[in-house]
Amino acid sequence: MYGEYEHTVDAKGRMNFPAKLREEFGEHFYICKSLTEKCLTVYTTESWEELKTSLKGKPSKIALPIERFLFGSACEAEPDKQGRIAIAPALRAYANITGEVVVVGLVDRAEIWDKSAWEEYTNSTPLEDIAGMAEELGI
Amino acid sequence: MYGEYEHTVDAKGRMNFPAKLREEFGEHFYICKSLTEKCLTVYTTESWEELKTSLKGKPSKIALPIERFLFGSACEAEPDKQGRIAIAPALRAYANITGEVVVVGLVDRAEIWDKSAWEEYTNSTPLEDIAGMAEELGI
DNA sequence: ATGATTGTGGGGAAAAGTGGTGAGATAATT
DNA sequence: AATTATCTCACCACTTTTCCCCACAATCAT
Repeated sequence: MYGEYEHTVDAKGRMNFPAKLREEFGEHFYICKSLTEKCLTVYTTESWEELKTSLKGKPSKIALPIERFLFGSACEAEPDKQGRIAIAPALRAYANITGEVVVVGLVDRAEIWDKSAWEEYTNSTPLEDIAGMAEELGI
Repeated sequence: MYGEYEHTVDAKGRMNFPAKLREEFGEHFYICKSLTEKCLTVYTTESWEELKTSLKGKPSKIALPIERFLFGSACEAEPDKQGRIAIAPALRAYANITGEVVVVGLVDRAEIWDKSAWEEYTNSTPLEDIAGMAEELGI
């Protein structure tokens, strides 16, 4: 689903996963390091399976490093009764997640950013650049 | 649909969505940041789906920034019994929406502007420029 | 003028989010 | 092996926010 949601990670490493996104992601989903930015990617069960199958049968020279990176870091997330999930320390460290967090909904995926990293990203990506790319795609 | 409609955003972040436009947009539509100006774009369900499909399968280097910009900011709008919609804080912040708002109908889309931003835009866009562009298109 | 439709404000119920406490399990120390 | 300490997890309770409904004001059409 869509939208930008701010939450906090408490002392126990728990963070709320927004209710709007829980409707899409259900009671069981996967989190791992993002390949593109210092943030975390949240996969639905379906998109996770797609990811696995798209790596199957690929030459190990390419597939293995990706598998190590993605699967090696992955953790399963199951919201508790309050809608909170626990994020593995290694993942928190990768994305520099300390206190405040931004969850970004991207249709079939989501991203979890440290708030200051997200602000830095949005500020350092000029609107004109994005508009230009969109034009290339005919949007 | 067409036309320019003035409304106010109340203390709870709600604003009326004009009845004339509701006929076109129905009970369910999408709002996100505009790629071209500091305003918000309203998509019908159909144009929103088109947007999603036009991004599918594109290289992530181009698609991801756009997805983060558009989907990350998007919110679903469902008018209540009074015809009002809620606009997410991040969207209000982007378009500098505080009190008075102008909704501009653009056939299959609409735009939501802060009133003063809209006035500034219309004043800073000389008629001759628009007429020139129209001529280029043979209108 | 009168009724219907549209737009605005406010209050209350329900849900979402956050912090804290206690029980069970695991590990450690004697 | 038993007791203690620590850690993790699930549950509970409070606070805040969101959503939904009702009532009033304004505008439009007949």
